[in-house]
Amino acid sequence: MPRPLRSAYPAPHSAPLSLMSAERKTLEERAQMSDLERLRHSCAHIMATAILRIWPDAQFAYGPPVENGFYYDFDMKHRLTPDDFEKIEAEMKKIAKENQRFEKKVISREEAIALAKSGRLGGLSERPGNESRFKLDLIDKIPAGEEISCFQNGDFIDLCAGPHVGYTSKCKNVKLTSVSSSFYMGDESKGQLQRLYGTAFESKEELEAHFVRLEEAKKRDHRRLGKELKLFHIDEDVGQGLILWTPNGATLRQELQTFISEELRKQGYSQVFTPHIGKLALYKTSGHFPYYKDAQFPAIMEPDQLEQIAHEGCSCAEMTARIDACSAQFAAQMNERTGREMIGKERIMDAEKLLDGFLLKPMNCPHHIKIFASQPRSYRDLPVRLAEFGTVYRWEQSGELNGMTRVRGFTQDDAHLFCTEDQVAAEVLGCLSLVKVVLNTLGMSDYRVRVGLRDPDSGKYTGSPEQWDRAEAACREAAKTLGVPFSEEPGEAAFYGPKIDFVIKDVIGREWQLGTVQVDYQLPIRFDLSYTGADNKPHRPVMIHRAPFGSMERFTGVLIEHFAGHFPTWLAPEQVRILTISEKVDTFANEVFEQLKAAGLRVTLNNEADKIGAKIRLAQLDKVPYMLVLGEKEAAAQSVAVRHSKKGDLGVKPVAQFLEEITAEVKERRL
RNA sequence: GCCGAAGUAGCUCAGCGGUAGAGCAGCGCAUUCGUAAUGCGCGGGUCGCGGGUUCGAUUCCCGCCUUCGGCUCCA
Repeated sequence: MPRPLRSAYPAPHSAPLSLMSAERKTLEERAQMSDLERLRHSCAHIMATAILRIWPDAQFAYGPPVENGFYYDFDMKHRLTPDDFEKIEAEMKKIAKENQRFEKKVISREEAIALAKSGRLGGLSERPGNESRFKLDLIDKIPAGEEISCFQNGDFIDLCAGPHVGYTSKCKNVKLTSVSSSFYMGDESKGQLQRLYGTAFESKEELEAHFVRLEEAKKRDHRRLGKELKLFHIDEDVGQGLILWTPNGATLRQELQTFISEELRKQGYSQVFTPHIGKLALYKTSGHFPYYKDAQFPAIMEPDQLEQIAHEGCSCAEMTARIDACSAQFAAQMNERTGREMIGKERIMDAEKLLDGFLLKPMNCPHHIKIFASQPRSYRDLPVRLAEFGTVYRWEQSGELNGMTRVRGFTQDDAHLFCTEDQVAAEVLGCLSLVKVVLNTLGMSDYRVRVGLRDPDSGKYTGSPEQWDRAEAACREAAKTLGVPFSEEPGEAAFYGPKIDFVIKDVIGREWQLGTVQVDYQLPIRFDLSYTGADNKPHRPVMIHRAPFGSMERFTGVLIEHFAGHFPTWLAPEQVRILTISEKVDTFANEVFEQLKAAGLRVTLNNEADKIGAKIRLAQLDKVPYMLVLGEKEAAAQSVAVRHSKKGDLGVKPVAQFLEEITAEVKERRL
């Protein structure tokens, strides 16, 4: 059960540098704040000061610096809207002008609690009846023996470990960016706070440059380019998070799939096809149902059964229970195989009461496992490498959906490798080299590798420690051969085995988790897989899940932004556009058009009555890599004037020469 | 799912109690032109959906849907 393909990528306001994670930052870690972070953190205090001057009842929680600025979480009666920004910013500028000093004071726990009780912490003055409730909680979380300090600027005193800039005058170049809601401690049950985001820089120029960068990022947003270049469409009537690949996008995807398929063939994979649905029992065996039920489309019931339960007047809750349940025999089998209570007594039900149905497949592994199990396997057959562009469906929360990068139906460039324990290391290596080929071909050289290991203190992992040691060593060794930086992260393994994730950085510095390779000891047990060894005895194979792209949807989304829509010729939906200067060259233009088409190029002809400047402009906007300008001069010389969308005018060449050059460029998948 | 914002022509957006407007795109005609916009003309909208208030609603109110920014989640 891979946990592939979709882990979060940082949004524009990415995770705060502290406090969101379960572990608190140590004082030493805090002291390492960069100058810019320090500045931004001070801005958060100034923002709080400004808010309090306008709304004195506000109660503050956290105000950390984040990747692109800072925020402060707080609760107050007034609901902020962007209309309030101007007022708050004006007050912040005033505070900067007042040039207040940031003063640190170390206080005792008792003093801290007393200040918080009086409403003084995170306030401009004592506020009877309005105690600093979040600060009280924060004080409570500070480990005994750790220094407790507060920072004061002007009248504002806040519980804070610092560090800060010296004076508020440093914080002039600041801008509020957005307001949203958040949960206290990221915990839904702890109530909702307002979160106000801002950004700040040392100089005015840097601040302005930041907003220019944001504009640039907007221009390469895959949702915008997807529309402009007609790559994909999402239609309300089809459903949220369901991608319709329009012809241009489909061409792009097809090229990517062809590319991957070629590499798979080289590496000894077999491609398979499997259906989009599978019986519930399959997912009970794999363990994904009902464990991940909330993230799946509901089961599809068989018509006869549906009619019967309707006839019986079965309640919804009852029906759900009957769908979720397993027979005693099934439970006993599974619990024995896995050596633990995988299926508890509460899920066991009489066989005749059980309801079966189908599930839109949330992952491809069970189907591939069944292909592996469909015939007896010998150690001589291993490794068996089954690959499929398999479409899966997951019920993502509506608020999570985002263009192509977070969707409800997506196609994984999935594969499952079944091998012997001894082969794991070599197979992991093979998977990594495939990912590397893919990323290199696409010019994504800026990536890091994350090796997820088990947390030795946690009991959630299955399998023997010896197995884990071997698998982790294999992953570590494999990662070393990549020649790129990698980090080992204990506790980041899936419960069934260690994994290696590729986190790529796009041109504007955002990180995306795409490809993944995961070693799995668990599913072979659950499905009771075996092969015959050289000793003529049954052995348990090891499974490797891997997906170099992650999903076609997400990868394409990232690729659109990576190239800002300017795809390399081999990927470009339209590779060449012929532009005629006048009707007089129509015949020649048609000849060239037919010639390029016959060579397998994706070429179009614009022989409308427009001026050449207008035709070039349109082709540029459509980001067509090659424009061939044809006039009477070219027709006479059987040549083409080549213009490249990024490199500009490349001069006049004989048709045959252009054809040869572009064919080679496409064949070699040049960037 | 939660908080907030937004949905007007294919796209980008204006209008905001008296049943709609621009630019681009599209279509037609003229122009035959040398590296990012030739001119003129025409068509196109149950103003996201459903209710309510009103003599009258795109405009005000309520509900829903979708999108966006966050939160939470991601086998």
